[in-house]
Amino acid sequence: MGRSPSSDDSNLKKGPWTPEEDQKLIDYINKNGCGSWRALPKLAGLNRCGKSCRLRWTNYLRPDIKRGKFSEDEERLIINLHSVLGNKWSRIATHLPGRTDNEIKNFWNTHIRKKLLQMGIDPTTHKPRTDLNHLLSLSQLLFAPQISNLISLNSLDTALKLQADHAAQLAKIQLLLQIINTNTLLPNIDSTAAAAALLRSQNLQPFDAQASGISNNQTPLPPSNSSAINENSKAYFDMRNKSLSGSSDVEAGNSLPALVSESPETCTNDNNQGETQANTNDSSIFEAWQKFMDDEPSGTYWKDVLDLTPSSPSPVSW
DNA sequence: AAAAGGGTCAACCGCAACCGC
DNA sequence: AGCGGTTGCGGTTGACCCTTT
Repeated sequence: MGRSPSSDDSNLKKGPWTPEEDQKLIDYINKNGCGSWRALPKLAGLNRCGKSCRLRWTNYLRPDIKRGKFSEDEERLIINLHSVLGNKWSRIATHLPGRTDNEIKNFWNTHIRKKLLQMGIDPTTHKPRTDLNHLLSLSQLLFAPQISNLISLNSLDTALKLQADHAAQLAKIQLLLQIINTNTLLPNIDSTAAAAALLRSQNLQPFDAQASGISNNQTPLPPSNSSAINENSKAYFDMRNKSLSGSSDVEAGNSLPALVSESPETCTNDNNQGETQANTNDSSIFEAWQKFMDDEPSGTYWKDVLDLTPSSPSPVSW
């Protein structure tokens, strides 16, 4: 393995580049091209290692570099590409002319990552978060109606209360789905079918399901209404939707993964077979849930949900 | 006004892939 | 095939700047 060129010479300058150094590098490359980065510093009269020169040129001095804020389109594209490629910054950068891998990496770590976390989406997997902190924040939402009831005695705006109720409902569903998806408590449950049954029982709109992280469809649905979670998730799906329809330069075969992966039962090669299996699993799902709820001392909410018997399941599509 | 804390981003480091001998 | 040199990549660091207290 070749030794690092910068590690063997302590006399070489490190740290921020001065305008004079920049000018020397630009002048040299304009005259002679890049050539060998190892030889370049000496030839250009720079007391830097070749690696440092290459980095300075590719990330900062190159004439075709686009500087300034990332546009919304670029942001959408980065999120989409990241969901397909992961932390392959250089590969992502090839889809954004004028942007460097370093710039995209920084933008991801400082902006997008945080944004996704706030939306309740894991920036690594692009799926709803399952970490403890997030579940704790969901649990806070669960109590939103009770809190708003207390405040409503002091004339809380009705719209705010509705929003709190709605947020709590979404939190419940997301929590349920996360429990199912972690496959620790109920390993045999088909999450997609369970979600469908839950939707039926709650008379939820399709987007409400998506805001909660329920999806068995590659293409997100159009957004609908309000509440903090709803708006955030809506923005995320909207972003990915736009990018899906607008970006054709992602290599074939790299279709975007579903936010919540399909359960093994529904991921068969034969689509019909998968669908049938999901339907026939409906009753066993409810049996399992019923048992789960029976074990829960005060799970009245979940009981309410599940007591709506699945005797005549209507097809749910979203 | 000053200190503390947090955010941003250029630059560095170490590793791995690539290439030529 | 094996070795050494070079380049590219991704993670991390630290200086600088802005905001908050």
